[in-house]
Parts: sequence; structure tokens; C-alpha cells
Amino acid sequence: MIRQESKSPKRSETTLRERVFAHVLKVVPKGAKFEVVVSPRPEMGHYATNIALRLAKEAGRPPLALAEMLAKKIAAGAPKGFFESVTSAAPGFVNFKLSAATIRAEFGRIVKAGEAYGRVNVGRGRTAIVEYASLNIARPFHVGYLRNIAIGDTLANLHDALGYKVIRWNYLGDWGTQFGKLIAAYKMWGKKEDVDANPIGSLLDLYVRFHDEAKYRTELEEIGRDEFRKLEAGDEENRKLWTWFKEESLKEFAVTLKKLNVKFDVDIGESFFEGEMKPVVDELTGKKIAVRSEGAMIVPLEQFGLPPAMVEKTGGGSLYLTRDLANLKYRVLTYAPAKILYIVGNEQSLHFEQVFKVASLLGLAPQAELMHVKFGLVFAERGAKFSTREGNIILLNAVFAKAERLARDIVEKKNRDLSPKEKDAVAKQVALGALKYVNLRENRNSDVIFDWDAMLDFSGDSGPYLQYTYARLRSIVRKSQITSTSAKGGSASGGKSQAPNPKDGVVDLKRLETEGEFAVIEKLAEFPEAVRAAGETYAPNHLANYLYELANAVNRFYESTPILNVKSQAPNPKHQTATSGEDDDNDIVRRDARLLLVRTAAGILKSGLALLGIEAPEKI
RNA sequence: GCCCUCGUGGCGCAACUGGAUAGCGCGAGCGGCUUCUAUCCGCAAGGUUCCAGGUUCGAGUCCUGGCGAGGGCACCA
Repeated sequence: MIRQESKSPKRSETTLRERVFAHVLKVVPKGAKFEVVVSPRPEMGHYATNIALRLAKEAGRPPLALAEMLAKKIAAGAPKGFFESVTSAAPGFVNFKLSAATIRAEFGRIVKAGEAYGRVNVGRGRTAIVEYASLNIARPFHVGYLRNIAIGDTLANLHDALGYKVIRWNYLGDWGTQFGKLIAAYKMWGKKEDVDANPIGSLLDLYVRFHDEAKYRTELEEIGRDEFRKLEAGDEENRKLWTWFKEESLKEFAVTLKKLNVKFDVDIGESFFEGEMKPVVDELTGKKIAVRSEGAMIVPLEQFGLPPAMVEKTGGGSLYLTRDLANLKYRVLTYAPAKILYIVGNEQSLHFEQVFKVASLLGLAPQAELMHVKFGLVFAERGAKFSTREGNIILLNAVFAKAERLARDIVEKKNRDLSPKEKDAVAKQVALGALKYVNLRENRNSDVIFDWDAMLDFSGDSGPYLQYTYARLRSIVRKSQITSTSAKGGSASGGKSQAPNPKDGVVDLKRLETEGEFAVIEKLAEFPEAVRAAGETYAPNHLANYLYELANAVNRFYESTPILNVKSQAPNPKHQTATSGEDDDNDIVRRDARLLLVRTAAGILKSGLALLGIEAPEKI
């Protein structure tokens, strides 16, 4: 099933950074290349550009002098009051300080954008297929999959936010020689009762045993291949076994996928393309792209610096690569995708280089951008690979159970007023948040060594830290709805007083004036670009890092600034507004402004977490 | 041998794709809970960014050559 069309979110104008960029653009020669970035040195300004450094040589002027001149021109060209200052700094940067009014106005825009904030319509409704999970029938769900699924799910979510129509595809590994081996093993040693009782577990045992014995019984490999040939030829008994294995496996997968809170639109697997491969091979040979070599059919690729790609085995069996080609053809015909992302580990780099190369030789998908989104392997320990064949894997369920127990203990201590059921639910969300986040916060290319402590660390740069930050904010909002009633004593809109709603026009943004408040707003303003960068560079860690920074700014604000009890307190006013004395009214107005900030920040944390596939509990 | 990744404080990682004084988490040190949830916040310590050259106003990032780790390279997926 395909999720509904994205409701064509209007491109919410531009971000602050883009507007600063536009002001620079007005005063520089056409075609000049430069960047405007969030300043790495906040004391120098909010944003900075390297334009003078870029133009200095061409202009034949020292960069700093040029920067100074440009600073003046930019300041003069911008609407009055947009910048607080535009200055130059060695070696030739131009720094922009935004005025308090600009920042407050930006906050107003963010509030107004509401839930749509962060959606950017660069995809314009084009289709993106994201292939991830790609579970293998009769193989257990081990921790390695977690990385794949966390990354794939996030990229799918991000593309949705970018305005693509996203198709989430769990490309099942349900075909190939491994099933011949499995069938052979079952025929030799398998018992129906065992499989019924524990399908994947017992099938895994058979698979492991097969490989153990194959080490000294070399004929087994050939027996396995033969059973697969029979399966492909439609042998009734093998067919039946295969179907049975698949059904049992899918049942188990469904449970785990539900636990992980991921859903797929398509779970068509390799077996689906069984009948589609012959035409592909025929086309390849017909066009003389593929040739016979040592009995097999290969596509020579040495002219592209690649080893030959085998598309048909000696004797006519199909291969993984052949199926990927057939699949690609099918996808292009069915969905006409603008891109296809293959979320698959690093170790298959060569495979995808070959697939893409052969596809381009065939002209299979001329319109589609094909992308192997690779990621580093998860190791058991230094130099020790997890191997299903060797049976040394850590099951996802085991990790999940351990994380859940830990989370449950914490919730137990913190929130005694929750019902046991609620506690369980929160514990699940926190555990899952922790597990997903560790897989998203780092550059996906690095290999990682599985580490229980890292998985279960709920402090610092972690999923639970973000969830906790959210829960604290929501707690304030909840409490405000009680105290607000007493403070205002039955206000305008009938009995129940709400936390401030911007549409009422009651919130005076001028009351936002502390450093902490501004820091949060400035961070909020970066959200759409964090989404965009993460999506366009296929780097979930950009978004994860951004959310961590946002949470950090929020927590600092939380620690330093009273929100519900503002009583005669305006710590470190950074931008003085004309204050006509601190009276109770002012306190209430200030409180409402801060509450609006709290609500908005909470909302964005929640959207951001949702993009990472992580739920945000209201209480922890 | 060829190809793909990766190499940054004790450990795990960032660095907006060539910009300013290389940031953060964990750990170890100090401080902050009768106050909106301490899974938090603050202060302080910790660096020759694997090595050697090169490119340029400017290099963790780019190029060349090394070194080290992991993965892949014909009938597995």
C-alpha cells in the first residue's frame, strides 16, 4: 500500500540563513560563489560569509578591506532593522548580527508554520523508493538489522518531509542458493515439530549445521545448489517447504517490525522476480552486453575498472545481481521513481557498482537516480564479524529486552504516578529511542563495534536525552494550564484557560529577551535546513546532531530561565525592551511568551524525533 | 594485486563538504536539587587531527606517496 500523497506543503518561504544570503547576493557580482553559514563563533554574530575571501583575488584588493566595504554595502541594502550589525573580521569574513526584532519575527513565522515547519518541497511530489530492512527469510533478526532499519526509516521519513512520495520497500531475501541449502539441511536433519515450535531458531540451527558439515563434506555445497535448481524448476516438495519457511518467518518478522514501529509499503522479495530474469538475461545477450565465460553468463566490465558481473550461473541458475536488475526494471515500470535508495551495508559496494553499471549499459533506468546508501558494519568485537553461519549473533530481541528493563527501572523511580501500563509504554519508547538513536547519531560509513554500554547509555548525546527534554517541556505546558486559570481567573474564552495560542494575538514576543530564549529561537530557525541537509546527503546524523544541539539549548534555557514563576525576574536582558516597570501584568505577558517558546520547541523536538523514527513520550 | 570504507583528547564520535580559537558525549576532577522532572546544568582538565610531501590567502577536509584497521573482488546474498 502506498501512503497518501503529501499534502503539498507550501515551501515555507525561506529560512533566516537564506534571507541573509539574499542580502549578500544583492551587492555582489553575478555568479560569485560564496557561502553564508551559521557562525561558528556566536560572539561574532549569528551568520557569517566568506564572500570577501572569495572575491579578493579577482578584485585585486586585500580581503579584509573588501569585507569592510561589502559589510557596509550589505548593511545599507538591507531593510532597516533587519541586522543589528554587519561587520568585517580578519582574515576577511563578514559577520552578521541579527536584530532582536528579526529574531522575534522569525519565531513568529515558525509558530505560524505550525506542524508544517521543517517540511521543504524540494521533492515536488516525485517518487523515491527506499529499500531497507531487506530481511532474509529463515534468518534471525540480529542487531545488525537495527542499523539498517534505523537509517532506512529515517531517510524515508526525511524524503517524505522533502516532499517526495516515498515508497518503503522491504526487499525480502527469499530466493537464492541459501534456500537450496536450507531445504537440503531440512531433508537430512529437520523435524516438523521443531520448526513449528520455533521456526527461525530451528531453521537457523539447520543452516548453521549445514555450513559446519560442509566444511569437510564438500559435496554438500553442490547438493544445496541442486536443491535450489529444483526449487527454481518448480519441484513440488521444495516449493512447499520454501513456502512454509517463508510464511513462518514472516510471522516472526511482523512481530519484531511492529516492536520497532516501522511499516513498509511493499515487501516484494527476490522470489517475485523469478520469471522476470530470463528476459533480462536475454536482453543482455541479445545486445551483446553479456557473454558466456567458463560456462556462466557474464557482463565484462574491465573497461570500467570493475570485475565482471555474473548474471547467470553455469547450468542456468539465477543470481542476486540478476534479480536486482529485474527488480529495477519492475520499479521503473511501476513507479517511475526519481530516485531509488538502496540501504545496504558497505560490503556490497561492488555489487551495486556492478548493478548500476549494467543498468546503465542496458538503459534500464535513465531517469532515476540510483544510490547505494552504504553504511559500516557492526562488529561483535574488534575484527570479529557477526556471522549468521557461525551462529555468533546477538539477537535484536535480547538487546531490546535489556534496554526495556533498564528504561523501566528509570521510569519506575521517576514517575510513580503513572500506571504500570503507562510505565511499560514509556519504557518501550525510551528503550527504542535509545537503540535507534545510537545508530543514527554517527556517520553511517564508519564501522562500529557492538557495545552493550553504548547501546544502553541513556545520558548525554542519546535518544532518551532528547525524549527527556521533550517530556520536561510538556510538563511545563501541562502545569501552565492549571496555574494559568488561577492567574487569569476565568479569562475570555470561557472557563478553561489555555496555554497561550499565538492566533489569539495575546503573546507579546517582545517579552522574549534573554540570551537563553534567543539561543533557542536561533536553533529552531535551523530546523528546515537540518532536515534538508540530512535528507539530501543521506546523512541522518546531521539531523540527530541538530536535535541534540537544540535540546542542549533548550535545557540551558530551562535551567537558567523560570517559565511558570517569572515573578519580577528578567535575568540578563540581552536586548532591552522599553520596560515600563515590572508589574504583575508584565510577568504574565512574559510568562505567556516563554510558554509559547516552550510549546514550539517541544513541537519541533517531537517532529525531529519523529523523523528519526523515535516517539516522544509526554512523561518520563 | 585491485576496489570500497575508516583513521581526530584515555574511550566513542562531530566539524554545515576548503574557512576564524577543531566541537560534543562517556570516563576521571570540582560545583549546583525544600524552586517548572538532576536521563539535567555550570566550571575546569585533556589535541603535533596516523606519517611525509604538495596545492592556496587558508587543509582534519583536496592531490601524491606511505602506514594501520575493516570489507569486497566468478557460479553466496
